[in-house]
Amino acid sequence: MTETATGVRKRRGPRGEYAKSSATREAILDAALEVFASGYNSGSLRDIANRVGMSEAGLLHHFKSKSILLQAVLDLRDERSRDLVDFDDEDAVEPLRGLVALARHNSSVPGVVELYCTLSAESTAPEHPAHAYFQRRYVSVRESLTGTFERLIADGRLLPGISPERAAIATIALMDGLQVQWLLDRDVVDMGDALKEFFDGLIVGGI
Amino acid sequence: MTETATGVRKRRGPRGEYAKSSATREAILDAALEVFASGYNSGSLRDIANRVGMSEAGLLHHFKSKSILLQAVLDLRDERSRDLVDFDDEDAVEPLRGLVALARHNSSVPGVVELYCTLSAESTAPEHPAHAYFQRRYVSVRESLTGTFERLIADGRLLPGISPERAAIATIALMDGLQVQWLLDRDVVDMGDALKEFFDGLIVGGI
DNA sequence: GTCTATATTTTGATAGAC
DNA sequence: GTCTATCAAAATATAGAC
Repeated sequence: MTETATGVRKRRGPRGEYAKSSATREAILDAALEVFASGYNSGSLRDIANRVGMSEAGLLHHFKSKSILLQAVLDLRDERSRDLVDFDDEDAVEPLRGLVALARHNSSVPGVVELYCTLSAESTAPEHPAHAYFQRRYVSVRESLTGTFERLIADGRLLPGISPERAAIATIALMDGLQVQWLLDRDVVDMGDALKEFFDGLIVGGI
Repeated sequence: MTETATGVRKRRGPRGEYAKSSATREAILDAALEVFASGYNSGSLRDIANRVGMSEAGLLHHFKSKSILLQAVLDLRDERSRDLVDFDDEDAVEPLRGLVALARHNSSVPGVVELYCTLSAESTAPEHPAHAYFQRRYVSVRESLTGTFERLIADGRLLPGISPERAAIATIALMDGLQVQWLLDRDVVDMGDALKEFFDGLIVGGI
């Protein structure tokens, strides 16, 4: 069996035996992203199935339940966005530039921003199907970013008196909060500019 | 008729003719706050009615629909939290201290934090019943806070090169984002400390 | 003001034919 | 792999008795 934890059957190749199934799964995942962007609870399988042009039963053949589908959407996003920011670059300022680039990139994919914004808030409820996912995710990002700020201290680039972990927490908080305001009114804030200004106030000589 | 826009009948007095009705309404609003804290869409009138100990029909006698009940919850929270921060104090640093105090106070009422966190994210969707409410709210808070930073500039207290509106946007974003991380793991961050550290890096001599 | 009863929709999920 | 048919549960809301 070639099944992952969330039931994702691996594609055999461009003309492999699972090719059609794989294409359908991708279409479902794309539609699910759009629908779940308004929230997991308010989005329905019917809506997703309609967008793909198939029945609910057909959809459930690929993803056995609604919550499994959500997991798959999040896993796919992780896969696609990994390595957009390189926390291991020799220049410790580079990850910060990467985050600014990520913020700018996000401005071109409002659906993805809405998905993470809505789900991260929704999932603060312990019974939410993405609760554990977001807990893990925040721990992981916080660790990586804390490491970056530790190296910046070693390089004498971080303003004195700032704890690396608190800088990481504040950076993540700023990015998250900017998304809410941006989604409510996209003209009010440029997420990339705002984040860069924050870093420039934190790093000796700016980023 | 003494009805407000959201159908809130005003109490006539401690022994007024609407006394019982008013007490029931408050009980409903308290329960609704708890239930809507997990999201408007995922919360049900049945759940709220059960917590109050009455039927759904009885509940709907006081609030004609689910969305009207949500509006009433938000209106009540506004009423109770107004004047916690005085943006008109003669000392322009005082509002910032007020926001730190607010952040510390919020740590004692996780339900309220969860309500705003979840609903503000959910309501970025244009069809959400609280969409207009949160758009207005963010515009209003941003304006007040921008004014505070303008006065801090006039007083020579804001670090040079920082735009008042951007400082306001970043402050609000930071507060919102801290809430998400705090709700996911309350041990990871002290919202008051984090906000104060941010202000100390922004204001000459600290707050 | 509160209840029971009910209408109406919508939902996630299953069974089984093709 | 996809469909039709169907189920069972849950939701919001209304009507009308008390």
